[in-house]
Amino acid sequence: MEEQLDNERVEKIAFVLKTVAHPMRVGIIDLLNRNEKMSVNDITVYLGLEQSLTSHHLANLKMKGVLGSKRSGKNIFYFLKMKEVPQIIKILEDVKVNVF
Amino acid sequence: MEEQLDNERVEKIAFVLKTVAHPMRVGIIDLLNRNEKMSVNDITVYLGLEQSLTSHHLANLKMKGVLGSKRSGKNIFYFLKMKEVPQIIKILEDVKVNVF
DNA sequence: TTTTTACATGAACATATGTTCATAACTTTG
DNA sequence: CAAAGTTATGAACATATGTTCATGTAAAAA
Repeated sequence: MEEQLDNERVEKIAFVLKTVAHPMRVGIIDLLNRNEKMSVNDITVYLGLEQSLTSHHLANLKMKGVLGSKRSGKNIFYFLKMKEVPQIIKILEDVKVNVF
Repeated sequence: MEEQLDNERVEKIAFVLKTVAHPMRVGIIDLLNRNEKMSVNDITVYLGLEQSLTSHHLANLKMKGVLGSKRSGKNIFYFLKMKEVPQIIKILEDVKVNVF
């Protein structure tokens, strides 16, 4: 039998889930899971969003440790850093729910 | 190579993540993952919470399809319904993050 | 060195979420 | 049937979150 999760672990788990729990951010992570790295503009265009909004979400994901970024000329490329996150998405790929 | 997630899937994935993404709810799910079923009071005491607050979170998790419930005498027992959810928690068990 | 391209940032706002408190509903027991 | 035990519910409130808009900053190109 495994041990019960202590408070700190529960907090950390909830923290990561909260960071990812948004359609745009799930979409971004899915993209970066198939592409190694992408520029802000690539992501923006690919998901059909607004530049500023994309930046906000990317900054969020980076700040919380899910993504990393690296400048290359005019572009800034984002990439996955927290390897657990795409695994989570994978598990939920075929989940059956009734969204309201 | 796997296919890109369509909008509907992304929405559903985010929906489930959002439902779980709270320390109390992660704690509840962890409890129900080791106990099959528990009464509201058991959960309340075990996690050291308030009755009303526990009820609200349980109702939330049930409404979204993560938990189920069944009355037995004075008690109402809750149990896990969405099997993917504990798997997600398992993946994040040892995740390393700096919560702010 | 001005212009253009690419991205970041902050304020303002609307909406969603979490918690508390008071009370209601249901079940068993006396 | 009244009382006690168990859970649900709704209003009110505080806080967090997501989005837009305007503007700032950095690199490359003209």
